[in-house]
Amino acid sequence: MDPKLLTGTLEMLILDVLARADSYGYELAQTVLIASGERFDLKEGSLYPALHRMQRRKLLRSYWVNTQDRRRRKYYSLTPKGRQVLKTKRNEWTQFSRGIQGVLGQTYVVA
Amino acid sequence: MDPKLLTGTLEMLILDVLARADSYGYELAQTVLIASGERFDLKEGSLYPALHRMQRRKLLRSYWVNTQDRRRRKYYSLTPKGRQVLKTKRNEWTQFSRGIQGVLGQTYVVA
DNA sequence: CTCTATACGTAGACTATCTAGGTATGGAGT
DNA sequence: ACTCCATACCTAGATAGTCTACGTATAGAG
Repeated sequence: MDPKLLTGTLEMLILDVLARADSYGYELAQTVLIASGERFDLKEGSLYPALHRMQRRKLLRSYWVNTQDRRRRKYYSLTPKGRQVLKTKRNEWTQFSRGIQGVLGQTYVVA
Repeated sequence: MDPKLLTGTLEMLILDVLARADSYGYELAQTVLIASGERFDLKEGSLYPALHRMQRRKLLRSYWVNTQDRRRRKYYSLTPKGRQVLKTKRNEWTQFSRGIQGVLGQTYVVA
């Protein structure tokens, strides 16, 4: 699948997953992978920068957690602003996909 | 609506409109505007470069048409390759939106 | 001892969008 | 006449978000 499609929706997905439960980068990628039906394999090079800029924009908060096996995880949780932005982005997504359906929905034969 | 959402779908929309009938830039933008329910207002700075690169990639052919009132229009038509790519992109879009629905489809309360 | 999974991160390349500007014609309103 | 808007094309440069590829480190399996 063309990775460019994810542009603009990655943040919504992150916000959405975090709205259900706090999570950390690695787990978040797995959650999205499974929930998307193996369709979205979030790359570290997009995921981590996204988390960082979202924190800069105050959509997320983070805290470190040490596991028993001496691994460290950086958990993220939604801020009130993050919750607000999620709502906005979900609405935008609905509008967007309706727009696409409107254009593609015309009857014709592809080939 | 966040313009980043359009990334990766603009070419599909262009191909789709042209699959029904040849068209030119200005008209194409209007067609998409109306078909999308006023949601997608394609900007010249994205539309024309997109048409040019799609022609470079042999997805489109173009020909000039002079109207009675001395205006010139650059019509575009799909090549066989363009038709093929449209099919691919429509499939990708289906997979993509299923992926999104899979992630968003979880039951929870936004706020 | 190596390989995989877990877990974080960044640098640089690439690409596609946008804003803002340019050229030109025709018609409507003042 | 003059201005403004619609029609119709175009490009330069800014911006931004994705990717690949790399680096660090721990734990467990074979």
